[in-house]
Amino acid sequence: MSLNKKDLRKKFGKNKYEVELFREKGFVRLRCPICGDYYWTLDPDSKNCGDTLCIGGYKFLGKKKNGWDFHETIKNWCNFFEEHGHTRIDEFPVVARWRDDLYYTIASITLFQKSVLQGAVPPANPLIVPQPCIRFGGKGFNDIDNVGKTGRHLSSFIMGGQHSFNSEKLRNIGSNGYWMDRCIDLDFKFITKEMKVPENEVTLREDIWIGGGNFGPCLESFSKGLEIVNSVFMQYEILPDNSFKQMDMTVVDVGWGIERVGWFTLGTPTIYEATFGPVLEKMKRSTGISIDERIINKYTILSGLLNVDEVNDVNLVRKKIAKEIGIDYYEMEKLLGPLEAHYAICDHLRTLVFTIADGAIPSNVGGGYNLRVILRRCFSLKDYYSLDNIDLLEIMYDHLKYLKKTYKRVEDAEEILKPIYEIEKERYKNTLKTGKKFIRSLIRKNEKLDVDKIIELYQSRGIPPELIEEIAKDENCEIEIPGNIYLLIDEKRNKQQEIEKSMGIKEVLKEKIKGIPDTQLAYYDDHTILTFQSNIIKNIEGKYIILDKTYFYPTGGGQLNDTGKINESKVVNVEKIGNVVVHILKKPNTKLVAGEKVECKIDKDRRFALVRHHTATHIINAAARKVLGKHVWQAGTEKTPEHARLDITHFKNLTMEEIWEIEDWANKIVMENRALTKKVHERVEAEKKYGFRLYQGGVVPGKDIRIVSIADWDDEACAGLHLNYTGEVGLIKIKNARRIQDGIVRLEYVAGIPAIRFIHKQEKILKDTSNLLSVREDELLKTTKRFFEEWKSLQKEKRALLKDIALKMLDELNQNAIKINESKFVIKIFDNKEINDMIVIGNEIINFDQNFILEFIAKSQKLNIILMTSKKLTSKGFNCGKAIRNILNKFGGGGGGKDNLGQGGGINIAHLNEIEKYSIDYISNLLQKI
RNA sequence: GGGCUGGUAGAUCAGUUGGUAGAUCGUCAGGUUCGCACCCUGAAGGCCCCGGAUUCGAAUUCCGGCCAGUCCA
Repeated sequence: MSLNKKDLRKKFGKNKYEVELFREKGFVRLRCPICGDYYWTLDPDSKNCGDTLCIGGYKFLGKKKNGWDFHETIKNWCNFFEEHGHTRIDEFPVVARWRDDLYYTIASITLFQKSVLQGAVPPANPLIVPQPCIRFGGKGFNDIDNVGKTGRHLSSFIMGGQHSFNSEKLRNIGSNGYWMDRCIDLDFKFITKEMKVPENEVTLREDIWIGGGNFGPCLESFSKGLEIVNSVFMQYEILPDNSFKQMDMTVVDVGWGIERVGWFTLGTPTIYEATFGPVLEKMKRSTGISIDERIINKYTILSGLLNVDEVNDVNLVRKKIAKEIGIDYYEMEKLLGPLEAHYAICDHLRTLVFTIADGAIPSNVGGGYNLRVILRRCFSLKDYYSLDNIDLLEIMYDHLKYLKKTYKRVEDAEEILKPIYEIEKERYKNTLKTGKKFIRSLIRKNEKLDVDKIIELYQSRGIPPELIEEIAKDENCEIEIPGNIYLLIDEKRNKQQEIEKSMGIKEVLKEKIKGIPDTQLAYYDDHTILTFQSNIIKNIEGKYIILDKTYFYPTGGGQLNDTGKINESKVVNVEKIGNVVVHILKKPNTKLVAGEKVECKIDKDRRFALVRHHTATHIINAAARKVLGKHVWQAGTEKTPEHARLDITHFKNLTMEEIWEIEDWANKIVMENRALTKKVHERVEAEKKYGFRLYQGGVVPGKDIRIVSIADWDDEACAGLHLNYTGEVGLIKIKNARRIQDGIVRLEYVAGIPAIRFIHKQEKILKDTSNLLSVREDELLKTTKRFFEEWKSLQKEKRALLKDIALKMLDELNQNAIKINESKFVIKIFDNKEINDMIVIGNEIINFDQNFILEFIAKSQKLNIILMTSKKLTSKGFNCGKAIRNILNKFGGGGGGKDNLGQGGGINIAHLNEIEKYSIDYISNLLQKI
């Protein structure tokens, strides 16, 4: 993109930033001699912009005031803005289910990008939200490895979102926001009046914020080397040709780093003490860690210089810091390492509490993988620094207890933390154990452990290069691991594949229906009406029919469309574009013309099968949550007339008992014939009443949402059609539950008639099987078991018998043998014998008399032949495998084997006599040569 | 969502170019011992995950599925 900050900065002059407050108070605009940016200050003697790098570290540390802890900070911040005309809204979950491009909520604006910024009415205006956010890295974000090291980076944090939306449309409905003047005035007031920072110690630096195709000016407020807040004013939209235009809606997007605010008021060595409060304190007490105060104080002041955007240089900067403090770098690392481990572990575990509470689960795919990585990092840090006196699980519960004062939602993690923790710990231990063993065996086998192999081991088994090095040392084996091994691994990564989105039918239709008035969506009024009259508004190309009013349900809301007829024309698909419903005909029919009154008929069986499965899905979802726990969220669904499936978040495969329990609950709800209500609620009010559980299928846009409730059981935002009473669902039968990926279990089930059909099918299998075995069904298992056992013991008996047969055969073989030197060659023909059986017989005979060379021929549709002899002959160079190959090749067959046993076949039965003759010639010839 | 690795005796794993399924530990029996441990001898214990294809012949090759592990977006 050619639009960059540098160019834009030239366009954005002083007047773009000069707000009322600056004029009023007499701010001066200076240029920072270090970074070169312009900034505003009340102190004309100011030396620089106040950025950490420019000022040379954190200057607020150690000056402990009567500061605010985590909760007080949120409270004070919220109170201030509420007193100044903002409405506080409920936080969203940290798992961004309403976004397909994000796993986690990464900023407060994430809540509004897909709705308000696209034109939906905001829940309030202006508003604030103390939104927990999760960041695991990625472009421009902090790398997980730096958490704990920099003193200020967190994998989860509270972004105090202060938002105000301005547009013509909003003003027309009386929703009025504010812009730069008021915003900076408020933000400055909060810093100076609430945080009590002297006015001349605040600097506001000019910058430009670009992201998501938009940009605008922003002012960053600094004090004593800490950026307290970035006030962003989204104003322009970037056009495809890199020019830009004013947005229809401008947005005040201020993200307060709540933890930073608290940290600033407390002046603790790092943000972690201020944020984790008692949890971190307890950790430190448990381990009894003690750090040289003078070193830590000097270090933390300078730690602000660690610029995480240049990850590779972190160690370099730390070397510089060590020099400045005046201690040896390695000494410093040794001192700081354990402390940083405390910080990182504390941070990571808090993030796990936040995310797990909102239904995320550590796994090997998606956002769950980030969780596994940080949890494993905790395990390994604990091991590495021998922090034996801390209990990770306990720390998570400590976090939970601490957090719930403000974030009640984390209580949802209560029951599930322990099982998840234990399962993950077990997996981690196992991976390490098997990994170690695997490397050991490789080393002992003298396998080459080159770079490629090391990369392969990491990518396929998760064995870190450090572990390989460690074990190699243990085994006294020199292995060279390049210092840039992780870079090499990066390079090997698969290039992401571009997914080409084909233009869907919706895009095609979008163009065609321009200017057509909204259809009356009658299906919501009464879903039982299946025949109706309506008027044609338009017929496009004979194929796409638009009615003034329709009961046909279009694809959407997680439900497939209806099919049916308009007059005599078959309707095969129904789509809703905007508020226009388009009925798509199987064959074009130009006789259906605009203005005509038509008879419509919806396919009843399909409609009701779909609706049944849809209602069943809501019932099952709640049942799964009841049986398995609050961590269960819907992760995807599919409903067809024939069957339905529901993917839920859960950390292990279900047992049969769990499946049955879910099934029991579901059918109980059906039998109780509970009423379903479908009502449109105002969003804000609905969220207050039901919470975010509403959005099982993702957050729905709009000011109003339709809620489908099953009395005392389930409430979901849903646009689909549902029955009036649960009893209409009929039987619900879960067919199967399997883990489709780590952390996600797929339930497959059927409701109504398909459920009966499924049971019939199962019944048939049982009946057929019991008929076959002539036993009662309830004895099938016992009998099958017996059969299997008997089969096994008969196999063994057969083997023993074959050996007996072999000995009984000796006389006959001796008589028929052709004697050459000491050896005895004999051919014996069996009817319908298996090769393996002939081998058993042959083995027995050879063991008895080492002079034999046996050629056994099994005669069935084809000929199968083995040739065996003893070591006595093979040691002289006789090779059965080669011999049999040569013989059989002559007759168009194939064969081979080892020196003492050859086998082959593929010969037409007609060649039997020739084979015998040729074998005798061939083997005699061979034997004479020995 | 994509890639990679693995599935063989109760456990941990070998298994060569396709050609008679093995080791170690554990179990059981016998020997040794006053007895136990150790040791010695022997035995039991396998739908080689499932299905299909190739082949005279597949634990082994190929395809599909199931289960597990792991790395990345």
